[in-house]
Amino acid sequence: MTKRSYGQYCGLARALDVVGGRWSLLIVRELLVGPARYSDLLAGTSGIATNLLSERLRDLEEVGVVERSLDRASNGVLFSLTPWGSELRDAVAALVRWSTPLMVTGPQEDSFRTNWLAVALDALLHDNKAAVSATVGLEVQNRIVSVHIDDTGTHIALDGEPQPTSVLRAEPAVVLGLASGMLTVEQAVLAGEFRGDLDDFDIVFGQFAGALRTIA
Amino acid sequence: MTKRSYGQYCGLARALDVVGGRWSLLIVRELLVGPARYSDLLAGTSGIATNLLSERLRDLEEVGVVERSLDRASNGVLFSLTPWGSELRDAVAALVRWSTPLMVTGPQEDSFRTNWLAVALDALLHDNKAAVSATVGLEVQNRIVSVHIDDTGTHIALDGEPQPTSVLRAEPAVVLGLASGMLTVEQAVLAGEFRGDLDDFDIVFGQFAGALRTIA
DNA sequence: CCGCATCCTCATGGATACTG
DNA sequence: CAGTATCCATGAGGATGCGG
Repeated sequence: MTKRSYGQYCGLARALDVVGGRWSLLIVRELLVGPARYSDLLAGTSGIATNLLSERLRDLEEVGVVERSLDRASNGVLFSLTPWGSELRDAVAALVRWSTPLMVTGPQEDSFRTNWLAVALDALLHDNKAAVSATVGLEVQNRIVSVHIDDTGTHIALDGEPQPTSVLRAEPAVVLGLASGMLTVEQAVLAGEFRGDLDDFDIVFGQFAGALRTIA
Repeated sequence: MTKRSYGQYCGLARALDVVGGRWSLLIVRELLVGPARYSDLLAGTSGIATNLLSERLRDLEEVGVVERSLDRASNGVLFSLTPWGSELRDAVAALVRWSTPLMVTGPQEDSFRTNWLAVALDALLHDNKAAVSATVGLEVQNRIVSVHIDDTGTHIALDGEPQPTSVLRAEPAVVLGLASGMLTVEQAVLAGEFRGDLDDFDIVFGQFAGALRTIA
């Protein structure tokens, strides 16, 4: 019984047979941001052993979640998600949304990457819409995550062009608090360094604050 | 470093720290259908060792996903999801939806439980709505899963009262095919035993078939 | 360098027997 | 019924080696 399977005719069990192994979904998370090199994944998953990464990549490739291609630029191997693998975005987003209570508490010494913030912002904001569009930047660890909202939804980009003119530089926890509606724009701005136009932030993040700001 | 954690300040990683362990989400799946006894879980997760079940239950209770209460009826222990634990429904549903390609193929000798079908039907149908309401039954392994649709969404119940008058008795795979839109009502009825009013099934499952039946 | 393969140690999972 | 206790198998973690 190599390849340990739950042996259940159940969607959840079969999904976990494929992506339930340790590290698997974290690798998918990295690839959700975009194709990556082996070394990117090694750094991005922060803690995985080299043999496990290559083993997981081979397994994920075998089942059709990941595919590898040749990176003509660097003449190396590029890993990316297959179309079906990309559809894990919803499941990852659901888990990220569920985890918000775990993000306000917990250990402080955990490692952090801007990529992970981009995934979280996408999960928390993607369905938000606004009649008038806007783009703002969240600056964390000298990288800028840009958040664009319009009437189709909200879209996240890393170090995107053009640079947004309204930027909030803040701690990851503050950005998450803002995106999950636990912090108002005012509170978040007070907890970081802000430059630009506050109206842009209100358009993007004002969704939640309605109830909290009836005093204003 | 007991309690193996990913050590990442990332929602997905923290969620997996809590429910990413082997069997954990399958236990949650059982409890999503309703509170259960230890012996129910042992049977429902089909293959878990007793020590692992008790260990997982203790861990899940510790982090606030599961809670135990006293079952006054049987004078035993009842396990149920906390409110936060119940919110895993979306994540489980997303994984179930993602897994549909894995359900049409794969091993035939896998075990099967009606509970799992109820979870899958909920994941696949929950957001479907209909202006005119209807209730149908899917009979599998001598149990009936009733599916009720109205303008608020679709709701699943196991052996619910009253018994639906329109019932399709079929294999699990046929029911899943119907619910995922891969089979039309006509195809599913041909693959099982049907009694009642076909219109009810069209109301519940007719959502997908539009494109396929333009010939009719 | 990059993308692994190998080796070794130890934590975790799995099966079964047993108990309050 | 609801778990422990025990023992063995497997998988993860970490260091290092190695060919392209």
